[in-house]
Amino acid sequence: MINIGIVEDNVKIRNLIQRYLDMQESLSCKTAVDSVEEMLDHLKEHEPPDVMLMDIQLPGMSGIKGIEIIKKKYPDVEIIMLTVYHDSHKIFDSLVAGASGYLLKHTSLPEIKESIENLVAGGAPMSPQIARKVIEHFNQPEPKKKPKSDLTAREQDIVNGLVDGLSYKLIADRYDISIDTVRAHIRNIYKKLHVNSKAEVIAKSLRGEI
Amino acid sequence: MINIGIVEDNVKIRNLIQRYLDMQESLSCKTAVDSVEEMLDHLKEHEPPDVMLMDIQLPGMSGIKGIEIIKKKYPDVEIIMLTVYHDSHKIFDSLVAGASGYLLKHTSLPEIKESIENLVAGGAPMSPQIARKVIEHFNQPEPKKKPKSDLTAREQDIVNGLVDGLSYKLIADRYDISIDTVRAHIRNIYKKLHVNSKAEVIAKSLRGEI
DNA sequence: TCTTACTTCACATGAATATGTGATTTGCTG
DNA sequence: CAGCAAATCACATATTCATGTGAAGTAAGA
Repeated sequence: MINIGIVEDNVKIRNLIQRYLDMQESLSCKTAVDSVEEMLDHLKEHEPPDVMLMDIQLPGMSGIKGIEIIKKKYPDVEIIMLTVYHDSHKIFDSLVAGASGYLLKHTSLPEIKESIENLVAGGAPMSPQIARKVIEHFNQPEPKKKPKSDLTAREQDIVNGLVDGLSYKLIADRYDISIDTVRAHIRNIYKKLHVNSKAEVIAKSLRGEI
Repeated sequence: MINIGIVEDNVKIRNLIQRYLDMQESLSCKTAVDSVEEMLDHLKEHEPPDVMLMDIQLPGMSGIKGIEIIKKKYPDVEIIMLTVYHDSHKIFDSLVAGASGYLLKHTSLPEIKESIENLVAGGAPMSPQIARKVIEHFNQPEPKKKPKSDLTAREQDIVNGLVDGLSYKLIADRYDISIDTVRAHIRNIYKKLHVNSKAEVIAKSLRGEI
C-alpha cells in the first residue's frame, strides 16, 4: 500500500485527485492540504507519506521551497510536482530542490496513478514535454562552449601551468624551456585573450572561456 | 507517416523491431543496418528518416559517436538510443551528443512504437530507470562539499577582488582601505588556504573550493 | 620559394607581489 | 576584566610579473 499526500490549493482538483487515488486498490490518500505550511504541521504528528504530489503556485510558501524543506526533514518522501508551469526555470528549480518527478496538470488521473507506481518502482515520472526540456538541457551547453580562442597547443600548456598556480619559473621547468620563452608565450596569450595579468587568464580559463 | 531507421548489429533484434514497426499503420521502417558507417553510406543516397533507433555497442564506430556525426549532418533526425547500457556515463554522453530519447532494450515493441509517437509529438521518451538517473543528476550538485575555509567576511571581500583581476591597489580603493591592509589580509588568506600566490587563490575560488 | 605563424631564447626595466616584523583599535567572550 | 580574533596601518626587501625590443630555427601554406 502506497501512502500519498497532496499539497494543492485548488479544492476541486485536490478533492478529485484524492478521491480517485484513495479508491485505488494499491493506494491510500488520506492527506490533502492546500499549503506547504499545513503539510508541515500535519507531518509533526503523522507519519510522512511515501509519495507527495505538490503544486508550485500555493498560498504562502511556494511548492519549490516546500520541496527543499520537506526533503530535508523527510528525505525518504518522494515528491512529484503537479503543476501547470512548464518553463525551464521552474522545472529545474524543482528538480534541484529534490523533486523526483514532474507532471503537468492536464495529466489524466490514471496517468497520475501510473506515475506514482512508476516512481515507487524506481522510475521518474515526467510529462513528455518536461522530459524534452530536461533532455534539451544537455544539448544546450554544446554551442556556447566553443570559445575558440585560437590558443596554440603550447600556449594552452602555459595556461594550464598558470591555472595550476605555477610561477613562470616552474612552468619553464615543467616544459623544460627557458623562463624567457614562457614570458614570450604569455605575452602572446595576453594579446590573444585581451587581458593583462595572470589572474585574468586563470579566471577566464576556469570559467571555460578558453 | 513516420519514417524510421534502425542501427543495430544484432540481426534478430533488428529484424524483429523493423518488422513490427513497419507493419504499423502510421510508421514505415525500411532502413535497418548494423553500423553507423552503413547508415552514413545509406544517407548519401536516401532521404534521412524522421526518427532513428540507435544501439551503442556497434561494430566500428560507437553509437554515441554516431549521434554526433549524424546530428551534425542531419540535424532534423531525432535519435532514440536503444541499448542495454544504463550507466550514467553512457546516458549522459548520449544526451550531450544529441539523442532525444533513451530506451533500455527490454522495452516492449508496443512501448517502442509509443515512444516514437511520443517523440514526434514533442516528447522525449525515456525508460523510467533512465529518467530517474537523469533527474538524480540534478540532485547531485546539492551534496557537494561545503568548502568552509573559515575566511572572514573581509577576507572574502579581498578574494573577490583578486578574482575580479584587481591589483592590491585597486582592491584597497574598492574597500577604501590601505594597500598595506590588503597585504595583511592576503597574508592571512594565504595561511588559511595554504597557498602562496594570487593565482592559487583565484584558482581555488573559481573551483568553488573557498 | 617566400611568407607566415609557432616556438624558442636573451636582455632590460618599472610595477606588482610575497613575506617579515611590528603596532593600534575594536568587539566579543570566558 | 583579560584575552583573543579581526581589521586596520606602516616599513622593508626579495621575488615575480608585465612589457618592450630583438632574433633565430622550423614547419605549414600560398
